[in-house]
Amino acid sequence: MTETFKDVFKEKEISPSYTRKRIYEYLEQSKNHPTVDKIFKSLIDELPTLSKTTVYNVLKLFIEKGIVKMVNIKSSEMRYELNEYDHSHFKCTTCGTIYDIPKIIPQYNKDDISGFIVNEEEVNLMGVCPSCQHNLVIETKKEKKNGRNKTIF
Amino acid sequence: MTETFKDVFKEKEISPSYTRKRIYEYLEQSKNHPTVDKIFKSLIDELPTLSKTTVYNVLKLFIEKGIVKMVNIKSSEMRYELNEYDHSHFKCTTCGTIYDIPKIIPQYNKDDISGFIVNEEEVNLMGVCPSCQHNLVIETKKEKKNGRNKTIF
DNA sequence: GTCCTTGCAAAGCGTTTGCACAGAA
DNA sequence: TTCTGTGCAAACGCTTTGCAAGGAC
Repeated sequence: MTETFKDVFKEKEISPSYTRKRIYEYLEQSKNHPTVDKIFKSLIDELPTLSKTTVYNVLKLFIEKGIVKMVNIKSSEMRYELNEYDHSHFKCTTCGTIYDIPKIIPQYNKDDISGFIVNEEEVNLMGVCPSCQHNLVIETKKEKKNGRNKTIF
Repeated sequence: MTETFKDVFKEKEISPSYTRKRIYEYLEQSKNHPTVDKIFKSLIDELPTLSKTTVYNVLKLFIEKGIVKMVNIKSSEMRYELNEYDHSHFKCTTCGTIYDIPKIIPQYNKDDISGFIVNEEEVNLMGVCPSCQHNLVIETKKEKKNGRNKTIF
């Protein structure tokens, strides 16, 4: 379960360069579906010569080897996560954060898509996360105090 | 049910320019979730002065008025569709075509996402469409004929 | 030596912005 | 006249490509 990067890299035949190790470990700790830019900015202090090209190269390799997955929910920029366990996603439409939630298995009538071969199923929920609800309540209170009036939704 | 663009535009207070009419009608006929480029290329013969900016402008207006929705399944480019009836999507990973399929309503335990407000649910299926399965079979037959051997998947 | 990893610089591509012209009201 | 729709040109942001330098083996 708690595999180190060494085990994973060995199993997938990825030569363990320091840059690859750090990008892998960053994905492992920060469970926030980072963008390339986020990964780059988070590691540039530690790896001063790092370039975005390298981040792209390493992620591409990880995806080919099956240890990383792209995440793309209603957005133009790609996000990345370790391909560890199956789960679904909740995207907060206020702050843009993507949360992992327990896997939702869609139920549907096979006859509706007869002739189609299904290899992958994806369920995404969109809405407002607890943190943003909290901020909205504070905003609303402020506005009431200022004489305005506004419901949360 | 079969509303004309006139009814829709009147209801949504969209002034019915010819360009808007044609973009709306294109979305209405071609149920293929077109990209901006697809729309542009499809209408440029008929509207020789059309620009992509205008396509973007019109789609942005339609989205604000709620008559068009963006579709974005595992891709960097946006696709568009009329916001007519609720449905789910199947994306063919071979040819990239997105098919409308009957709405799949995800079933999940509310306790799993307690504290989160869900405003939208999305189910996407990915796989191989009938047309691409057909082509793969033909390809495989050709390859067998040529002495090679390759399974479909 | 060869192979692989890295990274600069440039290009590519979809999208947005600034602005100006023309036609409608 | 003012407002609105359109569209050129440029900018922008994310991603990919070409290629070369440096290090590993």
